[in-house]
Amino acid sequence: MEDSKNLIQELLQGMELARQLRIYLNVSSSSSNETREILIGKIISTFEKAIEMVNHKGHVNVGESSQQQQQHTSGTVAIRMFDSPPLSSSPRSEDSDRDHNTPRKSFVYVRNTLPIRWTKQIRVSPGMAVEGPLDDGYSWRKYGQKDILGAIHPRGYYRCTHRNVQGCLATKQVQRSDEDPTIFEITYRGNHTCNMASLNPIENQETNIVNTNPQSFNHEKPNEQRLNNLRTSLRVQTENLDFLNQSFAPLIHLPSTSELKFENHVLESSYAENFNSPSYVSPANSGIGHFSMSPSPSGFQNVASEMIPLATSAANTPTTTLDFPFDQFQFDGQNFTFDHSPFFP
DNA sequence: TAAATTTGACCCCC
DNA sequence: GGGGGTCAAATTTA
Repeated sequence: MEDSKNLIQELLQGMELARQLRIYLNVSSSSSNETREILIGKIISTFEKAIEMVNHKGHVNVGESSQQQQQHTSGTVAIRMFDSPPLSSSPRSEDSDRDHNTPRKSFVYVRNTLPIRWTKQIRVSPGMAVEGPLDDGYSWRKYGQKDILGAIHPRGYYRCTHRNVQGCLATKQVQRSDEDPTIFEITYRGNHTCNMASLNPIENQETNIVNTNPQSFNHEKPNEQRLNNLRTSLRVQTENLDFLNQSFAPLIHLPSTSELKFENHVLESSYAENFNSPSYVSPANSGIGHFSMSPSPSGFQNVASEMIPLATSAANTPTTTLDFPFDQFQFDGQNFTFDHSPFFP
C-alpha cells in the first residue's frame, strides 16, 4: 500500500516535471539547455524509480514473443511496439558513437539512450494486399531494396520525403516476416526533424507524445477532417508491451489537469481498409465515438498499476477495453482533455 | 513534368 | 570477402 503511494508520488512528480519541461520548451528563448537537461534528467530518474518499485512488486512481465501474437478478426491491423533497443544497444554506423562510455545515470545517458533505432511489428490482415511502406503518418520515399541473406522477402529502405528540403534524417526499413507474411517488421532509425515530426502517435516514441497539432497532420487530408476523424475512433491498446526494453514504460498520463497523452502505446486500427491512409468515422456519422484502453478497466481502480499497464501479467491481460464516449473529450488544438473522474475514484 | 520507385553499383563494417 | 546500407541513374507513375 505504501509502495503504491510512493509509486503514484513518483509518477506524479514525473508528470509535473514533464509539464515544466514543456513550458520551458515552449519559451525556448528564455530557458537554457542546462535547465532543460536537468528537467529531463529528473523526469527519467523519477520514472526509473517508479519502474523499480513496480519491479520489486514483481508485477512486471517481460514481453514474450510468443505472447506478442495477437488474435485478430478479419480486417484488423495491429501495430505493436515490441523491441525498442535496450539501453546498452550499440547500433552500427552513425549511431555507434553515441553509446560508448556513457554513464548510465548521467545526463548524457539520459539524452543518448533515447531510442535512436527501434522496431515495430505490424500485422495486416491476410486478405490485405499490403506491399507498400505501410503508411504510418509520415511521408517516406523508398530509396533501396535488398535481398537479405536468409530472408525470403527483400528488405525495403525508406527515408523521409523531406530529407532534402528539411534535412530530416529519419529512415525506416520494412521487412516482411518469413514465418508470417502478414507481419511486417519495421525498423525506424533517427528522429523526424521535419514539420511532420511529433505528430505521429504510432511512431513517435522518442517524444512519446501525440502531437495533435492540426498543422502537423497528413497533408493528404484536410486538417479539420483528420482532427474530426481522430476524435471519434482512436483506440489505444496497451497489453503485452515489452516493458523492460523500452526506455519508458508505456504510459497513459492522467495529470491533475486532466490532460491526456499517449506514450509508447500500441495503436490498433479497427479499420483495416484505412490502414494505409488512416481515417476515422466522424462523430456526425457514427453517433458516438469511443476511446479504449486495455488491460482491464478494473486496473483503473489503482492508478499506479494502470499507468504502467505491464504491471499486470501479460498472460492475464486479455484485450479488455474500456470504452467511453468521445463527448467527454475536449481538444484545444494542443492537447486532449477529458473528464476522467468517473474512472478514478 | 515532377515525384516516386526500381535496381545495379558502390561503400563500409565485421 | 560477404552482407547490409546507401547512392544515383534509369524507369515508371500520377
